[in-house]
Amino acid sequence: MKIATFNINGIKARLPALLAWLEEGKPDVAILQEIKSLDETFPREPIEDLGYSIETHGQKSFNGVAILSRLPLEDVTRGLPGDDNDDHARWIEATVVGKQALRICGLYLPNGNPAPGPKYDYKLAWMERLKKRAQALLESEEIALMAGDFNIIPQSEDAANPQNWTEDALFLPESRAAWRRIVNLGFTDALRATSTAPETYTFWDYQAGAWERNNGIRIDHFLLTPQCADRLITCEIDSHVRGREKPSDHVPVWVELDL
DNA sequence: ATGGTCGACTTTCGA
Repeated sequence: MKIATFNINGIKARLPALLAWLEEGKPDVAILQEIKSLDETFPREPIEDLGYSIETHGQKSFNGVAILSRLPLEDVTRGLPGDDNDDHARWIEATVVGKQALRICGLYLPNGNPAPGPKYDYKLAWMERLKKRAQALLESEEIALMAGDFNIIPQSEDAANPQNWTEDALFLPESRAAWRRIVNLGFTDALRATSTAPETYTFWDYQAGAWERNNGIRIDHFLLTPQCADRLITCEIDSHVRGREKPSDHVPVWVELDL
């Protein structure tokens, strides 16, 4: 089973690029971030025509996540538990019903800039809530994964120019420590577990020719429970998508699981 | 050395 995550940076602007990539990559499941769309204005038909069912958790203008699947989805839930006052659409879960059930959590973790400040406080508080959900996921002993735009550069090798990011919420020591506290509960970083490539970036800024200079960072991740990691075959990044017409600033990352 | 790009949706914010 092939499962992908892709921060599309606006479904309206990205629909042609998304359809082309779905037809080419044929993921069984695609987890999307930054749909920047209300549920009712999400362009369902052209995606459904490719054989996908769609579950969205959207809001006006910003954020928004979705799961596309060619296999049936069950038990869909929306919103990260732990704060009833949080109205950002950043979390969606569903169970993919194949030969074996796979629980999928799609997330768009807060950017957190500028740091310090209220946006950074929100990021760290959100990560504390994420850790609680992650712990529960492990305790369930399900075949499960969390994937999406984590807005975290885990280590220096995950940035072409780490010195550019030392003051940034994506790379501050406190951000990376919060990431490690989650991973160290018992998750496998799928890209790190399978890739030997030296430059494994998933985001290149639109500004200052970042793509042309390969000034990238790795911030889109797959975290697998042990039961899921036992099924991991490969994890790859579709970097070439960044060089196409009207690209997102992120590219798809995908795993192949023996399921 | 410095300024630079998108998307959504309005005059400006978020990334």
